[in-house]
Amino acid sequence: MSESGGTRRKIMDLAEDLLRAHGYNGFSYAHIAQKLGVKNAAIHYHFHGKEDLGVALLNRERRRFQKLTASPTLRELSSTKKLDWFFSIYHEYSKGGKRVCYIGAFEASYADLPDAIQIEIRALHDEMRTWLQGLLAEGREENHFDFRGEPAEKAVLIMTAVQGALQIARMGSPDHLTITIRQLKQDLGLDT
Amino acid sequence: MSESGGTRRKIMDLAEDLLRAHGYNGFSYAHIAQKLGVKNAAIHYHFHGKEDLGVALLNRERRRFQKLTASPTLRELSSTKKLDWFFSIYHEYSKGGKRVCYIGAFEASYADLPDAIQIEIRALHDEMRTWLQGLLAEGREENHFDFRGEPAEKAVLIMTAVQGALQIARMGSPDHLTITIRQLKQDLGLDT
DNA sequence: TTGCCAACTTACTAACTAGTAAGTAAAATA
DNA sequence: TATTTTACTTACTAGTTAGTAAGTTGGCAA
Repeated sequence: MSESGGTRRKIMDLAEDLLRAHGYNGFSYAHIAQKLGVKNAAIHYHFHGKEDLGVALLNRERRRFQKLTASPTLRELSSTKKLDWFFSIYHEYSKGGKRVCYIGAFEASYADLPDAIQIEIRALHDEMRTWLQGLLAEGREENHFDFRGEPAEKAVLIMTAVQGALQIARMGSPDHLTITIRQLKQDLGLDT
Repeated sequence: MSESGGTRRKIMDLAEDLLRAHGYNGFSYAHIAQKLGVKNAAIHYHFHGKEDLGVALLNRERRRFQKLTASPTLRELSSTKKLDWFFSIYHEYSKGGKRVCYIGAFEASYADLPDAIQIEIRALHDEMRTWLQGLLAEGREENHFDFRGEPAEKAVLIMTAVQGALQIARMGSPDHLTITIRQLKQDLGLDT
């Protein structure tokens, strides 16, 4: 098979889409297999169990975020532009069909998830929040942002708000994400 | 059976707890039946299908909120106290074990839910957001709140933030809810 | 050319899902 | 007292879940 590495990636891409659309409890190996045109057991060949697939997905997302935030292109941007980039991640999730972020997709049944998955989710969230906190501190230092409270606490609020907004945006009011982001920017002293 | 009306309520109470702990896809009639000490089919006697149970739960929650916000006790409170009451709802959800709000419990698989449930969720969310918007307008009018932007947009942000915070609080950092609420209050010009 | 190996398929299992149909015992009603 | 209704239980179905074991195929290396 010349598509040796290809199938694994295709499984992950399909699983990511299903996961964000239906939640971790809302999709099965059968769904992936059917869409991919292979049999159920083929998925098990590449990912022993659903847990392994979940960990692989979260790990890939984490590496994506690390790579992007480390890239010179992004690092050279102003605080304001960096923030816009951060929010654009969530706009991407939302548009083109009612998807939520990884954290939201897993959260409905968090306590029921295997330890390995819980650890990955926490890691992804911590890394994003920490990066955001750094950005807020930097932006205030440079007088680009004007906000009340500490960067650490403001970062928590922004993380919770965008996650909640993605979910609420699925209820047929997609502008709830836009409004949330607009209000968040206003509370950072940015005119929109 | 002298417990005629009692069983129905017990089913709803148990289902509410399971729903908020595991999500709509994460609990079954079998779980309720086992905890209640009855058979599977007994639940079907009281609620024909899972959809009916879901609608009944959401409807009860909606009536609870309507009743509380209409009560003279609450209406007489200051804007600041009313806001504290609103936030206390989420503190209640969170404490005593990792529960989320109704909206968050259903959101993971929103698109897969029956229409009747989607409609109830939207109604609950709209009613809460509208009440909150009124409170923000009233509080600003009376100079209790000092915030940037419009009450309608601020209400959206607060709704998305507390919902997201409940979910993130389950990842082992319960103070994320406390921090979110503290920052929200700070952004309303309230010292905490 | 032989044998190995990656990438599958076929065929299965045990557990769980929502849901149904028929029967039963006790209480309310006529 | 007879009958109906309420609140169930027993026993079942058809579908889905994650997962496994054994067999198949086509390409590559020795």
